[in-house]
Amino acid sequence: MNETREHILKVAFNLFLLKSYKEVTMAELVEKTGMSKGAFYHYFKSKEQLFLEALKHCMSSITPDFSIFDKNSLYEFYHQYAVYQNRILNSLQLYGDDLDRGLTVNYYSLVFDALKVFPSLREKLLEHEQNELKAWKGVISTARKNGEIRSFMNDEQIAKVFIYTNDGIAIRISLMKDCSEDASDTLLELWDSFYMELKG
Amino acid sequence: MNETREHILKVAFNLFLLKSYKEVTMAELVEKTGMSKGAFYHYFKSKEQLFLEALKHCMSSITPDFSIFDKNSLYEFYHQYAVYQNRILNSLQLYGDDLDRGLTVNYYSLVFDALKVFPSLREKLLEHEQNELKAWKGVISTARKNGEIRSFMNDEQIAKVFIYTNDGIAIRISLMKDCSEDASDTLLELWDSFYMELKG
DNA sequence: TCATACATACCGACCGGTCGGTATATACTT
DNA sequence: AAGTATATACCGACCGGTCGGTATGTATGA
Repeated sequence: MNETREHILKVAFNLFLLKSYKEVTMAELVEKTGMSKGAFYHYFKSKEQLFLEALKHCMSSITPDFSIFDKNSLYEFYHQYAVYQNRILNSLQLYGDDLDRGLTVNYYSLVFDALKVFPSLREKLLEHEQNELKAWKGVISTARKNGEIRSFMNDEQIAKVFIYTNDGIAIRISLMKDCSEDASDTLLELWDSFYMELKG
Repeated sequence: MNETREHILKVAFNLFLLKSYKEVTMAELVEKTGMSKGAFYHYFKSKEQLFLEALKHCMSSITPDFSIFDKNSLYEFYHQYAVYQNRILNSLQLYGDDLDRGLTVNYYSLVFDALKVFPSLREKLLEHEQNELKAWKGVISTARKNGEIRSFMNDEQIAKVFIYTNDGIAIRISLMKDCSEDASDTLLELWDSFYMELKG
């Protein structure tokens, strides 16, 4: 819609990925956008409203659309998933000098933070959580029927290994910022390895 | 050492587990401790110093001592690990009314937060990370030699599955606060299941 | 065509309140 | 008396947010 508004939102989105709600001050936001305080409050009711909008933007941009993945092959599914996720991560490119100061993009921090400001977010997260689990279970179930894999683990447990290891790696990227290229590499190596185990 | 000092530290520790550094205010701290501002600054140089001490307390109380676990059996190792971890989690009992307001103990938030205030913490975390990985790899290597497990996955990848799934579950506990008893149950179920897979 | 009227976009000084921190007074212990 | 422990009054910096004002259209009517 409005260009200036979009600009403010974009800058804010990036800031909130780097710092917490409290840490991002209006002064900083005004400085980084190059706009004035008056301009900001012309477009947004409050800092909190801005945070909410930035959050929605984040959630929608980061939530994978499982329907676009190949559901007939577990191998294809998790590879497409990894590629998709990596592409999203790279699209969160950051301009500004904040990167120098040791700050890292941290999706988890943002979510934790947002939960304090908007407790109702928890249900959304739970829902997304269950959708993801269901998608994985479906693919795994099919893969087992197809004979693609055979395993002692049940579908849900296999799904959880995929999902939880993904979190573990994502957290380490946020914590250690030795991200670079090996982000999705590490993930795929681990998943490939686990997949081979499932094939038996 | 000093009783009052210990008391302040304990209250602060619990607060920092629930809220971020910025969110915990001196006023709140003074109120929750039942002490006065003067008393506080008699024992601590600044809020930041308190945070640092609380953080050290947290790190040392939460870092597992791998040497006490049975290293001759992977099965024993991860079971002891889970029990140990569950015991630590339960020891972080929380007094106060903050629980009602939807706040959850969040170790990851604390660490992320601490990294901003004390960037040097990153090396400590990396070191701990490598220690943990080494401990797991050692046990897994032994288990493979003993014939306890046989798997296509290499030692490191197996270790990572254990470690990362643990993170995934821990994060979900923090996020969803449906913690209750199934905390370590979910973990052990998943690990047991994966272990069976490794046995083949 | 040009004066008027009104709306939108934007500015930055300023406000009340809260922050972490300090100065100082007081009570207790030895 | 002197040192320690605790309480209270207070400070300046900074916070999110407001407000009066300006610059720039843009539609209208004579």
